[in-house]
Amino acid sequence: MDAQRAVLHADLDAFFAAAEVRRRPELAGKPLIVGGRPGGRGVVSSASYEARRYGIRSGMPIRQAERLCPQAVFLPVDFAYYRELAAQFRAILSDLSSLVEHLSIDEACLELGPAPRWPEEPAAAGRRLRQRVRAELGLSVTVGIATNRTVAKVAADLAKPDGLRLIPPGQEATFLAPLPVDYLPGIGPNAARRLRELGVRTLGQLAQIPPYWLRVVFGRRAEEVHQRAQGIDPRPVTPEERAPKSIGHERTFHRDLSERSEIRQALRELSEKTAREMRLEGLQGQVVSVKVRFDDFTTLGRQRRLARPTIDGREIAEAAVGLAFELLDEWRRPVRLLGVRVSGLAPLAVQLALFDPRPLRALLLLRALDRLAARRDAAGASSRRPGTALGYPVGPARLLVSALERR
DNA sequence: TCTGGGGTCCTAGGACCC
DNA sequence: TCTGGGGTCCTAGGACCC
Repeated sequence: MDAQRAVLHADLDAFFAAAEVRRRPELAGKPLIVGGRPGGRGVVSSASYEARRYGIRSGMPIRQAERLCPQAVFLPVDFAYYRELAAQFRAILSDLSSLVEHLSIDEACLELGPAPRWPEEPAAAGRRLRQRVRAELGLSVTVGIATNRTVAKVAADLAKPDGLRLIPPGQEATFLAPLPVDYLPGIGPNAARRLRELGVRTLGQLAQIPPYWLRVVFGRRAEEVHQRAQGIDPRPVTPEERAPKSIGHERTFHRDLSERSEIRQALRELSEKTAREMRLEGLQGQVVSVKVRFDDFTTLGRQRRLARPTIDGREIAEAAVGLAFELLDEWRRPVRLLGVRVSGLAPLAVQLALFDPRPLRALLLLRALDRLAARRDAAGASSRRPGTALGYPVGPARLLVSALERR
């Protein structure tokens, strides 16, 4: 029999809220809510555990949070600061294992091993991680340890906040069995409701149903979900960062928009922002999607494949405006949200037509404008390191462009 | 009571081709 | 007056995650 794997799932507790307390210690012990502006249309991104005692949860409308806990401190989201902290967190994780997969800004899973001695070695690694994160970052991290990713994550969820939970080999199924089905990652509110209608409430019940029956709820995923409900999950931990499949931005307006000119302007801004990020990542894209949410929350999308890949915000905007106006002509309602997204991404390649310098010139001009915008935003929030943050390697096209720019 | 913004993946129907 | 069958691409919508 194979040696048992040990997977460690690490999750920073109430990360954004904890990060704010770290730099403003006077907030410690108070109900703190990080998210959209009070009175605005935002939602709670993160809430301290003191705030959660009032029933506040992330994803809840900020107005509802205000009603539940008017005395709470409300702060805006400061991604740039959280990313700095997250980078330090990642450095600690990579000391612990060379196999780290980052799942989000505040979550990661690690493969310990190759043949760890259960339970002493994994437990010691978990304790060491928690101590270091506390000592070096002043943050608390919850750790779940098990023989696979799914069980490690659920263990961490149950141990929150500031805990460590280890599920020894062989205990996976008994650990999961009494838990409600939606504790399993991948089972959301909708699947949970449909399972409830079938009389399935716990993961133990789910594990006992013939997987064939689960197809009505999970389709092709039925077999996999059935396995996971039994605590079986062979997925490896994969450290490589994957190239993004799409890049986009969306915005909910303070007040609904009705004027076509306002809508066009908003789409242009979203398109430019998207294009700038694509260029920063060294990516071009060919499929433009728009998202329109009307005042009644009806949300619709349209997408179109362009004749050629682009990195030009004006081209993206032109397509986006066309698509959005089709929807507006049909629906004739005020607009609450607009979004622009580009997919069909590929590493940026400039068509170096022998006798036509225009594409290259256009690219150089756009990048010069990007640099100006970057300088303008120097103090601003989202300053990602180009070419690396999203995991795309610095490609040949980028290097070519850089070389041409230096001349 | 009012519902963000960044994404990924899956499904389903229609077009189109062989 | 009868209309296959499979593969692939495209689009729209929805579930899910943090």
